[in-house]
Amino acid sequence: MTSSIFEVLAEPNRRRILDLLREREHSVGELVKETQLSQPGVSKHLRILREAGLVEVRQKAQKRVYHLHAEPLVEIDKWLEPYRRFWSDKLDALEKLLNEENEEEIRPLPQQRPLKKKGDFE
Amino acid sequence: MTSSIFEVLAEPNRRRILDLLREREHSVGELVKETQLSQPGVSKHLRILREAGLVEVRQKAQKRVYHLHAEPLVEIDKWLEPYRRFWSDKLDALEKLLNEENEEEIRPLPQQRPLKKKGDFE
DNA sequence: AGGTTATATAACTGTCAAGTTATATTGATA
DNA sequence: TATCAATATAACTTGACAGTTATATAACCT
Repeated sequence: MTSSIFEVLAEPNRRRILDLLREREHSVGELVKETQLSQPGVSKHLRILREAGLVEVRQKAQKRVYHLHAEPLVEIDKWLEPYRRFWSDKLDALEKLLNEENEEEIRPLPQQRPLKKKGDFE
Repeated sequence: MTSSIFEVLAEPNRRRILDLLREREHSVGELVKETQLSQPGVSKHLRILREAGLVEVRQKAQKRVYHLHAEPLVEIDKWLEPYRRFWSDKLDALEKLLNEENEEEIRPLPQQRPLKKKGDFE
């Protein structure tokens, strides 16, 4: 039901909506215009974003105005943290070296032939 | 076929595999032991991770040893970048203020009653 | 009250992803 | 060479999700 923040961000339209809300708040109707989606489609995504705590709503006359609440993105940032030290190529090389200290023989990886599929014959 | 980095990371088992590879390289068999998955299940995830450039393989006897290649995660970090300024509560409040300058009347949001569903009667 | 506007939800549909089992491929070894 | 060990792929099944249309809800306006 309520999905992980990673799953929420996996959907491109949702990232698009967040990007739009980063600039300024938008009503549902405005978001419909900015996306390729139907109105219910947008509302569905907004619900998921709301349940993830990434957006908040205000009512303004008949409209519902959504704005960004970026705080849950901190979780992504935290997950990323221990990976940061691997990013530089130089550090990569160092890692590699440390890993390979305990290794024996290393052979080049041969290209694997595709398996025989259903329709294949020879 | 090849999925976005966000989709790749949306799958919990794949994040788990990356976490394991962050500590040290692992053979497929080792990863099978560390996860709840069948061997083909692990291989399938490894293929997706490979196609995303997040892991690399070496052959060692019959084994295939996978190691982390974290570089593609930079894309996530970059995506996150423009959101960082929203994280602090203080900045949030400032944003809010700026947004609300152009607003008129603001009313509290009433709780919406659930719609009538198929099986409902009165 | 009745009509209009704006949005949320229900119900349905089709696609795809993730898991499985069975099998092919490849390297090592007896 | 026959067998074992390790892994990748094929084929299949299932469930979840994203999209749709139709409709309910709610606020505004006359």
